[in-house]
Amino acid sequence: MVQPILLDEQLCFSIYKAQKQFNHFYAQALSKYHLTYPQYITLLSLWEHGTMSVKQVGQTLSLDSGTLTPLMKRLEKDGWISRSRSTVDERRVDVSLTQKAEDLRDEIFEHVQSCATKVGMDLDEYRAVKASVDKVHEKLMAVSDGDLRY
Amino acid sequence: MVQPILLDEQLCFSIYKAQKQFNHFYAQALSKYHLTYPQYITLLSLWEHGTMSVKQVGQTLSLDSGTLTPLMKRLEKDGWISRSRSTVDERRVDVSLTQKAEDLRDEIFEHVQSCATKVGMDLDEYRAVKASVDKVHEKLMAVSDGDLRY
DNA sequence: GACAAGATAATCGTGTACAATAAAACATGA
DNA sequence: TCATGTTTTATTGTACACGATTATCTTGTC
Repeated sequence: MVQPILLDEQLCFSIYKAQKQFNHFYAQALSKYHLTYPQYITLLSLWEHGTMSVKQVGQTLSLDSGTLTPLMKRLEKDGWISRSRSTVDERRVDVSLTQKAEDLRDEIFEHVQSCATKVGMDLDEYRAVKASVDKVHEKLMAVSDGDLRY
Repeated sequence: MVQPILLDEQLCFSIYKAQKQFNHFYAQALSKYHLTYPQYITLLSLWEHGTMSVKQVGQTLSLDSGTLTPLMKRLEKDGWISRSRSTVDERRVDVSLTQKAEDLRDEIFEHVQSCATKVGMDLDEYRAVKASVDKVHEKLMAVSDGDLRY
């Protein structure tokens, strides 16, 4: 006899819902800049590392070009980034921040921080949760390299 | 001076990546049944509660009809569920499981469980992570009811 | 220098996700 | 009755997310 698997007792479902709620949180926090969460973390990566190829951005975000290309085009249309073929290696498309993105960096940081403060999480608790989620992520990565399909 | 916000130190990003990895895990685990993770949790909800309206399923999964209607149509096409207008209240569409879905329930449960075992998480640890993620979710819900947009 | 092998981005197809709107059906009070 | 407001589902439009394929470019290797 197999026990029923209750949705509300599953970690995957908790993370699924938390991720959606984070999306909603950032949708509100970033609405004045007309940025989505994936667009925001793309900018975060560029603010952190400077000009990079699409491939490199993808590695920092665990996203492939099928996701990034249209997302980048929207960011370019809205004046956050510029894209250009590398002259060194013409397979590469280098992505760099515009002056607008540089100028708004600190303002956006501060605004997001002020919104995050309202969530009211203790810093030690924050780090503890993050560490345990990271551990789950690592275990999932390890097992997904194998074959679960029979 | 504003400190740079490092992506790898952010809980939202950890949860974002963990959610994607869970998706990948279930994509492999469920590939022999041609089910995606959202389709699977839809079936889980129906296995748990029995026939429900689209609205009710949405409440158990935190999804709206814009997501569920096309998803349900695919589940119906693949023979997992049947959809029919309620005779009591003709605004409602009741969703019920087919014989195939009932028959495969225990087999799918067992198969998913066997895959989950390979992740190798301690039960106490599993519950601890889940509890802390749930707490984050609750805090995000609370703050998102307010207004973060100024 | 030609050619095979590998790298890189773009494109396409499928499947979520959600906001906004529309449409239909029910409930209620005047 | 019937007008009004509410509930419920469907539809539309925008934006990810990823697998598979394609096109182009670079780098050996001979």
